[in-house]
Amino acid sequence: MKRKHTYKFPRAALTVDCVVFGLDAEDLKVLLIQRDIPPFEGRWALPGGFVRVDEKLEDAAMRELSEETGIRDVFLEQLYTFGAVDRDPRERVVTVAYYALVNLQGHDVAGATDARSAAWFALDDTPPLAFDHDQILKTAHDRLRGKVRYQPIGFELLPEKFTLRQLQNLYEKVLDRPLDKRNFRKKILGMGLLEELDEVEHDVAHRAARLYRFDRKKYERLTKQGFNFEI
Amino acid sequence: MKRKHTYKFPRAALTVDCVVFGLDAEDLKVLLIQRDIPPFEGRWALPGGFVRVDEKLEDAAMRELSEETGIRDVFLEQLYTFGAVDRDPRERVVTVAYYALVNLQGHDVAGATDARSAAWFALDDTPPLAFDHDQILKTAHDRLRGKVRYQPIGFELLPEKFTLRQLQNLYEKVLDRPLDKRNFRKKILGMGLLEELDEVEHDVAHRAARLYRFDRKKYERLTKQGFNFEI
DNA sequence: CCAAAAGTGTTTCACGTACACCCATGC
DNA sequence: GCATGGGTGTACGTGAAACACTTTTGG
Repeated sequence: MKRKHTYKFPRAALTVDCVVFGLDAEDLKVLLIQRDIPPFEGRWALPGGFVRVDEKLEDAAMRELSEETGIRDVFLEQLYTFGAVDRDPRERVVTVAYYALVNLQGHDVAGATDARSAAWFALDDTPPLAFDHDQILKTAHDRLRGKVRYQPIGFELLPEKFTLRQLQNLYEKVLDRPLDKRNFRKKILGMGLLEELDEVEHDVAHRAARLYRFDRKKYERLTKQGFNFEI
Repeated sequence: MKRKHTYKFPRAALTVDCVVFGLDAEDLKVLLIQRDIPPFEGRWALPGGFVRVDEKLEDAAMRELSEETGIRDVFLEQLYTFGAVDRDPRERVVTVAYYALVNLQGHDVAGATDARSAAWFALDDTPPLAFDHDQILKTAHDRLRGKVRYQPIGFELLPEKFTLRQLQNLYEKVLDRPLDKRNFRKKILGMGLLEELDEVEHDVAHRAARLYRFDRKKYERLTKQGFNFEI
């Protein structure tokens, strides 16, 4: 039996929730888990759970992500804190939402490594979610769309080595508009942040494209000198 | 004596803190209050306090702001949630930080209407703050500097009717760099978001400048059509 | 040899930037 | 009439946008 914990005033419970984005050849996707307990039993929801009292928020988000989906070592950033009084039917629960970007080429698209069923959904084809998770997902999508243009976070969605076509495809999917190939290449190469590798892609039924790698060190150096990334 | 509230697992306390920015003729300022109880008794801190269990986060921030500084009906937006385990020496406290923008021409610069001493400090001349409030203040300042360029939130720092010189001064203070007068006017007037009034400023020892008003309705209409504000 | 995607430059136009003088007003 | 800030236009350069063909490779 657990110890009891008593306070002078009632306290909200504190949780974290994670919006995990991934990109495959067709779509921008989000990772959802199916709830196996009430409330909203059987419904799809964002991975997440309670914050321990001796654990910082980001650690809690990482831990829940790892426990529920098997995902670890990914880009994770705080999104927003949702605190509507009735967002959880049981009691007052405030949730700190995070969003994560993972490389879908690496991880298995079919599902995650955990007991609960987890699956990737195209962003424009998600089922109705538990709690206020639809709202959280929309907030995360808006944030991603806004942020990808002026911070080099898009690379988190690609494997370490990627082609310019993959990179352009990423921006087209996230921004939801077509980009001009020549202008895109001119701009992105003009920034000098991509390392051109002596390597090409494999197993394609046409001319193989050259591979590049994002030079994070150089980006950080330039940023200190006032450089601003922008697509 | 209060009722006791008991939970199966220990819970963090939840607070809100507000970074209130104001602009006067000289500087960008922040509103601080002096703590009259431990911990950090006597130190300056951001206004803030505990979230009630039946109150949403933004309401809590508004309420604390009003109680501690007399300020109400201002622009208020969530900033970030700070959850380091030892940020409060007493126990685990997670705080949802907000930032507010107020028009200093209206409010009294000397202080606020409350019992506790409150005062405006120039941003580059703040005392060491309680808890992790220096970090929160820095985060808020960074957010303001970033956001003012592509969202028309700067107007919240000015009175309803303002001169173009005041507006330019605002951007120069927030962005911390000089702007060219003619280019600034060309750009801001070119957006067509300022309503030119048949009125000029008063009590100046030189030619009086024309007054303008920000046309929020028009901004919202244009935004829906894909317009992007940018300075 | 055909299908598929890789890779490559130039022109045009809009916008950002740099820059200096006359005007209106209060004292 | 003088001091103070208000108000105005143009020239130049940079960067965004539009646009089509040749090359390489696998099958």
